[in-house]
Amino acid sequence: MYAPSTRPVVLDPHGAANTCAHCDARAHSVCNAVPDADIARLAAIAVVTHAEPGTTFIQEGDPATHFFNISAGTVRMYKLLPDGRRQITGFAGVGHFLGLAVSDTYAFSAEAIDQVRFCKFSRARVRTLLDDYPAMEKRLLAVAATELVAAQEQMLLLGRKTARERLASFLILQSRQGVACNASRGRFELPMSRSDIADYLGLTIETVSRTLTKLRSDGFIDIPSTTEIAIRAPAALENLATGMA
Amino acid sequence: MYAPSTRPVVLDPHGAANTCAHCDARAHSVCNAVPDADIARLAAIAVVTHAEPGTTFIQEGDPATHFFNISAGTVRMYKLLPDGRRQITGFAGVGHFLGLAVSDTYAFSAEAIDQVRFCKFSRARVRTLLDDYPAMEKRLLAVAATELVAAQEQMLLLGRKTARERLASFLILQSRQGVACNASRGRFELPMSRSDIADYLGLTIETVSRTLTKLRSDGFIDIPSTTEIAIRAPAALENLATGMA
DNA sequence: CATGCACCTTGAGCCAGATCAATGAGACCT
DNA sequence: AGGTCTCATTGATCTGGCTCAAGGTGCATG
Repeated sequence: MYAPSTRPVVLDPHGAANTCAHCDARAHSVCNAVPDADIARLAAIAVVTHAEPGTTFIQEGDPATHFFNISAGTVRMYKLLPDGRRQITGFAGVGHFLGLAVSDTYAFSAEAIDQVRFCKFSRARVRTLLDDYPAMEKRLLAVAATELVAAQEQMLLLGRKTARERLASFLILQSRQGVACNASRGRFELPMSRSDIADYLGLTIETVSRTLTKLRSDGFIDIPSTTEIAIRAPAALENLATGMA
Repeated sequence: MYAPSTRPVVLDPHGAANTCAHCDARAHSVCNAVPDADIARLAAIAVVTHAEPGTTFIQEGDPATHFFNISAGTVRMYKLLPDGRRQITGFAGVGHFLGLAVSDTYAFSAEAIDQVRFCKFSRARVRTLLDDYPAMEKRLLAVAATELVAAQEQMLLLGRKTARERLASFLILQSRQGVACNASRGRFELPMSRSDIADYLGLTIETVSRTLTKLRSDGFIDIPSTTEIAIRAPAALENLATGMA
């Protein structure tokens, strides 16, 4: 069973009534805007789906038919140039909402990094739902605004920061997002590969690897394993991230 | 009268009833979501303001008290690093809406490039207005989604494109935005300086200048004056912008 | 427990774009 | 008309991160 699947597996094509009521991700997501009493309406249009590592479940340029809400795992969103150069525009974890766009095609692709579970919602159905739940619309606006701020921060990183500053910024961001999941202070998992990190930070794999090694030898971080990081000097790393070093 | 003004000039502190009804920018902006009959309500909370070239009217980190709608001129939005490195995150023209953020402080600064006119709206008042005009909320969501897509495109540019590709992409974008304003086909004004272009594209002034010169000598563009560009070979430039050259 | 494979690290040399340094071209003033 | 100021162009040199090239490492498989 190791042949790469090209299609995500649909587990629950018609949505059990309590799909949403018991969803772990609901507390962190836009779905929260729908009150308990009406949660069945949301569940009715949700299609719970799994995606194996490496599976592309949103393809840039395809007709934008659905919204997505991640309930487990981590996703990479990216854009490609015709010659294959890739820019990862963000990583989406539990509770993250994907597919906001006015255009009728997706503006980016999305792939499962690890084992991913998500809910699919038909755009047309969500639109009618939104009319009844203005709170959800407000929530979506808040999500979009938050993402916009993050995107502007990333532009600053990509346009003006050095490799060292980029890695410092990235590690701080990841440590904040991972903090809820992991016990030991300042230590966290990196679900993505060096190649993903490079394409997110506008660098090459080699520069990412070299820079991480240097940050370790300079005492800013520990690298217990390839996929784990521990921050030794948070304040110093923070300064590094904003160029104050 | 050449001393730089540090504060924008408020022209119409309490908003004449027909301020919005006759606004040139309304057709291109979110204000359009308020129907004619109710336009006075919008006008009542609008404060029309002018900003001289170079004036900063939004300061990153300041309490986010207002929304802004540009009705004339061009604005640069940017973020700074402590040591002064600047990333311009976008240019805002007529009809552009600024100030979307969940945070209670502005995430970026904004400066008038040329003579700018804009309407200021108190956030608190807009919030109550939004409850009565869900169409306006939808419009805001659409604006945010559009900006998000543009931001992702810019990340691809900053992270993965060469200087030549960046300039080609930038010129195509500017030509599209300027097309409505200017008569002769493929020709348009650049309201911003080389320094602004450099900080928008993650390059230096010198590289911008050299690359523009090279694009001219290669026959892609003409540069009738420092602030004007004419695209000679749109298709070839388009290919260049996406790395297919 | 070797073998293969995918991913990561490290080294050596190179190059696109940065930096440093004049010079040129307008715009406005006296 | 000359002076000054700001911004753009052009040239010479330097360098951070890329490219090319070898290993190293961990894990799954036969």
